[in-house]
Amino acid sequence: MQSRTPFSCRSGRPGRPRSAAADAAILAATRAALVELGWSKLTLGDVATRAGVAKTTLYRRWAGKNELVVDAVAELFDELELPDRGSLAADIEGVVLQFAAILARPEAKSGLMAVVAESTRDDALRERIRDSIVDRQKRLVLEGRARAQARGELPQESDAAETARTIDLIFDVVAGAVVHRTLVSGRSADEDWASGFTQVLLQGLAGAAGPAGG
Amino acid sequence: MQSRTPFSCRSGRPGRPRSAAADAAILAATRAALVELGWSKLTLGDVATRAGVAKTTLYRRWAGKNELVVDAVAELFDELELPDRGSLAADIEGVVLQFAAILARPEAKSGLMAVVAESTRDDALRERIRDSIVDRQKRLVLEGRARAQARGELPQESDAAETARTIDLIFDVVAGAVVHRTLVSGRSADEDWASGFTQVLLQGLAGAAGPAGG
DNA sequence: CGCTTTCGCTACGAGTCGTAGCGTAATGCC
DNA sequence: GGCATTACGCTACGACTCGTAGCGAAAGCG
Repeated sequence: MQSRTPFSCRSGRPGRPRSAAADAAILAATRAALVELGWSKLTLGDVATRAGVAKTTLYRRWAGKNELVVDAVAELFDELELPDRGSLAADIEGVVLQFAAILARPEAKSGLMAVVAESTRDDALRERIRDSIVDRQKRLVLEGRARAQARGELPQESDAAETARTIDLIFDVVAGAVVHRTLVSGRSADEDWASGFTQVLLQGLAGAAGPAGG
Repeated sequence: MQSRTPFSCRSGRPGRPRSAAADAAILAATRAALVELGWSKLTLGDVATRAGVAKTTLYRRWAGKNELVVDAVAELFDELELPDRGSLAADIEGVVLQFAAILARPEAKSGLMAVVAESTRDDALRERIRDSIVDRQKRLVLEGRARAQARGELPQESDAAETARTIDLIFDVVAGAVVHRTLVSGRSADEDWASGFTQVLLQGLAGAAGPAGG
């Protein structure tokens, strides 16, 4: 896990150090501005005012709006944890509900999709999103899978490449379905929905473990 | 199916009619600008110049950037068709590949997610997206389902509410997975991926048709 | 104490926004 | 054909945001 400070900031450097409090205030102000204004009407000048710092300070730490919002939204995913619920089905539901809880927040809704849209034209931004958000989600899927294998609910696979492909598929299905349900269909991914989804996914995984060639 | 002209435009109205050619030129210019500049750097002035119309003309027809891009992207989905491939599995793969083909275009990538992000704070915009894009995708899912029932691959369900829930779930899973694969994971949803996904989904549907209470 | 870096502040040119005003072009109705 | 009505191209405008530069002061470290 890497520290998410904007630019690398070695401790042994001379001079006045950057204020960590300013970092926190700026990111909190960014989230507040996302809630009130949304992505398109969010301006860096406004964020600076809310955070009580000068606009120039903001530009010294972040390259632009995209990077700032990625970091601000990424902090929401720090709370992602996967309690062991005892069975694969319960763990999948847990992952889905965790995703849904974060995506229910307005600052996540408007911020996350906007930076993803921007990342289609900016490889560095996509990598930043992957490191600070996507991989953190994916970790839950990997953890749930490891537990299920330990319980004997899933077979220990030997083919590493095939395993990676399956993990990627599952992750895209889980995260994609929750995002689509929440943002596009505009309905909450509540417990009922998570239950139905888990049923389908679990049944799907049970059969598709072995042969893959068409 | 509704006509997608910006504002309602009755034929029996006096005065000079709006140029349909201008509409087409503006939407094409919008897509071209999306490809070259992306969402955030796209300006209405630039679009007007590309289309060969005055900026004021553009503002007379669309309320803003959001609405314009929705219409421009929606035209990409006009080509959505679902050829009967003879089996449910093949039809699902067909839907997935159709979605993937459209999302592979840069104008769809950057434009679609951006307006979805904006729609989280604008109910009218969400409705516009639903009418001109989402429902058009959903139609394919409904069509595939109807065919499968005609073939006897899926049971004829009687509970309308339960059926609607299932349809919604399937749609969120299919569309969400393709979108997430393409935009977030950043990999193409090619035939191999579609094959694996179809296998999982089909297996999942086979079991989850009956009981849903948990 | 000196060196270094950050910080707050002000100011700036450049660019975009969305609108208003005007004269002209294109249609329907009489 | 003449008239009313609407769309169009063009120009100009104030307001706003952008990202940067320059300055003096503050806060660390040796």
